[in-house]
Amino acid sequence: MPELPEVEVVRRGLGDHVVGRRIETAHFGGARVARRHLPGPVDLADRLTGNVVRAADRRGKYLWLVLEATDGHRQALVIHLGMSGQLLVEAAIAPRQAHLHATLDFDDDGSQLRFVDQRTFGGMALADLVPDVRGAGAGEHPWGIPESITHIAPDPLEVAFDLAAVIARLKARHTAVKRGLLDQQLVSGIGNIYADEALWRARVHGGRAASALSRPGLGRIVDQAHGVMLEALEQGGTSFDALYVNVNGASGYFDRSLDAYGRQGAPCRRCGAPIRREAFMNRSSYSCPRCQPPPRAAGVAAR
DNA sequence: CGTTCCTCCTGCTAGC
DNA sequence: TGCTAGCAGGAGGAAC
Repeated sequence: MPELPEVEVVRRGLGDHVVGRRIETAHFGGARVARRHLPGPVDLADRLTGNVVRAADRRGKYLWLVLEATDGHRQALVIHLGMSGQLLVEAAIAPRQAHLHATLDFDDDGSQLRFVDQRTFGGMALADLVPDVRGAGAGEHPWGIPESITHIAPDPLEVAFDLAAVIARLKARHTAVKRGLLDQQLVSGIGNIYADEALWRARVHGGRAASALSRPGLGRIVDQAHGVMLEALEQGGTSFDALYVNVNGASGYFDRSLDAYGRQGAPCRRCGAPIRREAFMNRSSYSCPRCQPPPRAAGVAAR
């Protein structure tokens, strides 16, 4: 489940159903799901046993469980859902899904945590927790940040989020503004859907050179990304099908509120012009041809 | 160094 | 009906 709102929905579900429980056994069905854990899936499962889940935390699209061993040592189980990953809380006797890659069982013999991922672009790994140098003092990540994701920038929902810094870095980019929005090392959490929605709200074509936009203009785009992700979160996230669900298997319904993404040919809700679809960065971009005029050198910055 | 491109997978849909 | 090309909410690492 890709972008920030959907991942946050999952994080909250983990907070409700997994935090406070002690892992009794873990199983990883294959090396691929644990490929970021270099010692391999068996080692990963062994190391999880006996840990208590203290918290479920998130930055951008990365999730992690703060694990505490009996000796008090804490580590993070970092989870990325990739394009099609799901975390589901289910009874251990529930039928096994076709792409079930990992299970965590707890010593209370209650529900089981499952990682299901059709494409296995997602995965899990253990990481040390290090102080969050960017957001220190905000009290947001009291146990720190996984060392393996220190390259990921704060997301717009974090107290540590520094809008002025993001604007400055965007301004310095020699690239299209949409590429900047999608760069998780610049601002995290935004993916293809919410980038298009933010650009539509800001009335900017994503192919425009970031450096050619004004600082206030860049700020408006990032603010719109923040706003649209917050609204989506209130509605449980965006889901077009059963692939994107919360830990209980339920879909969000922000897809009804999308203004640009996936609306090719449908009338712009502002001006009525048919929404256009363009190839961009080997994927699709949706925008209003009238509200979001492309840069004059059409094709240069856009492709 | 910064920026762009390719690749990892499976499944569904549109078009022949 | 059956096949295949194309596309899908991501991101790291190779290639320029």
